[in-house]
Amino acid sequence: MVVPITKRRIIPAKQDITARLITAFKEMIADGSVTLGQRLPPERDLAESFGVARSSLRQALKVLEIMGVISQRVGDGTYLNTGAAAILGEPMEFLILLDGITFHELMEARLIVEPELTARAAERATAEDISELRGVLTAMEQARGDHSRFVTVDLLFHNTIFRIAANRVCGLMFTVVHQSLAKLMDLTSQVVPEEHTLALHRRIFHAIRKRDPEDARRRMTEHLEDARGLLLRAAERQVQAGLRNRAQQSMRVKQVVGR
Amino acid sequence: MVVPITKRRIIPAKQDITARLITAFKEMIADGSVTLGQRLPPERDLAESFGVARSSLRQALKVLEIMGVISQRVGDGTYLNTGAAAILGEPMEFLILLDGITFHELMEARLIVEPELTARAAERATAEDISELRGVLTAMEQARGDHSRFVTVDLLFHNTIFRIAANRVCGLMFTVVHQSLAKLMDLTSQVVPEEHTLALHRRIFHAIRKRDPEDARRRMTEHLEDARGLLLRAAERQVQAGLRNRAQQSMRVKQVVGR
DNA sequence: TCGAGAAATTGGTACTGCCAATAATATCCA
DNA sequence: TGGATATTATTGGCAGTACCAATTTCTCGA
Repeated sequence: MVVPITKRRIIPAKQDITARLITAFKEMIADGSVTLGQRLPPERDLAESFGVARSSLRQALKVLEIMGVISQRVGDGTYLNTGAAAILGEPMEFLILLDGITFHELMEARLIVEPELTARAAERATAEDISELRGVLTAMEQARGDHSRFVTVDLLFHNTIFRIAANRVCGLMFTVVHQSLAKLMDLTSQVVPEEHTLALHRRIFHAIRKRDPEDARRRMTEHLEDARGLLLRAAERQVQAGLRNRAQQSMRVKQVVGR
Repeated sequence: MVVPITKRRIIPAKQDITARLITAFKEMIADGSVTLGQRLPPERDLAESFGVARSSLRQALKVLEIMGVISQRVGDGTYLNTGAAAILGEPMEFLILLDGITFHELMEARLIVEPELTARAAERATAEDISELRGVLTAMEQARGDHSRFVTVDLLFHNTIFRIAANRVCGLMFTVVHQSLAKLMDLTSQVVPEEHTLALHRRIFHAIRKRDPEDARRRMTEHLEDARGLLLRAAERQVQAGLRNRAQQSMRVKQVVGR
């Protein structure tokens, strides 16, 4: 289960060595030299096979690790990650910081995309999809009272719809948006009206079950606009209460409400 | 124009030093210690102020550079980038490679989001927006014959609509999708029916000018479905002709048509 | 056969030295 | 004096070494 150490030529270019190494890795992934979940050769061997110093190779590997492409564990080795969902997370955080993207814009992005995706889910849902979604809904009902779990299953509900909609690009992107929202404001600490949220989710589910795209779109819009209001009020409460918290926290909340 | 070198404490945590340094950078950006376009202190000074070795600091800086957050120039210094549009580019490439995302999915993502964004643009367009968009359309007319320029202005048209739609999250994401498509297949080498493309763009423009969201949505859908067909046929031709090219190229094309 | 300890493996960090590109400064010449 | 040129300082790029710590693998004894 080890990649054979073949002599590789790093792309001759006018970029710095890190960028060239990353390009080389992309080609290794592209041509199947490494497959998902596979363990890569140790750093020392890789460095030798690429003909660069270990310190240089480490820079490239570190970039890939922070981006979420690989995982490194001391004493064990380097692995090519399977679930690539987290890859956009770190860059997205910088985007939010640098461009000053606000809660409003993230939420509006959801309102633009998720209703359309929900409509497609209603068009494409198979019987298995429906029952899976029903299962998530049931799990959500059982999670009542367990706050953190309720929020988790809530997210799962949306992600399941994304999967049913069968467009991984949009699905991935809005997983990132959800993560960004979660980081912007600590959702798990919020009080959610569980019965109310459940009712809205049930309506979405029924629309998908009826294979009614237009109703599904409308119901998701309804749900998101409701959620936007809830979160906004929660954020304002957080500002009131959060003045005692550390600077970073209050900064974040200010950014949430700002604009 | 230099950041004062103040002693900074990197977050004490159980992460490796690179991740902690990156977190520290995020906080510097968040609290305004560094502003866009600003030059950071030299690596040697930064390393000292963070209390880490220069090699460790370099790893963190290199991550930020590859992600597009900063730019480094030998003999000059390190600068915090302004336009953050390129930040998602590199991670997206890995996502495409690792998840095996295809041309079809990218194009479908455009069909999901862009019509909705175009409708919003039609709702929100100011008089200045309209005249700007008219300018882009004129530029596209003048670019007839100049292939590479025509494609560039074409992209600008779509990006202008995104800007008018006033949702940077969606705008950024679909700039990334466009870039990914461009990387997946070399668009500039394709033959586009310029008059045909122009006609479709004019219809979109007129819908926006009339402030007619529904028509704008329909026209953009029409344009994208048309473009999908064109690109698909072009990709097939590329497969025919590209067998003589280098392995990577043909691999990419196979991936384009694959699925 | 199994468990404990030793050894090897592997990533994590620091430090040093030198190179090359660039910018800033000084110098020289017209 | 002014502009071109040479010099110097600054700064990032790369390599190499040494050592540490976590983990796995091997070995040997009960």
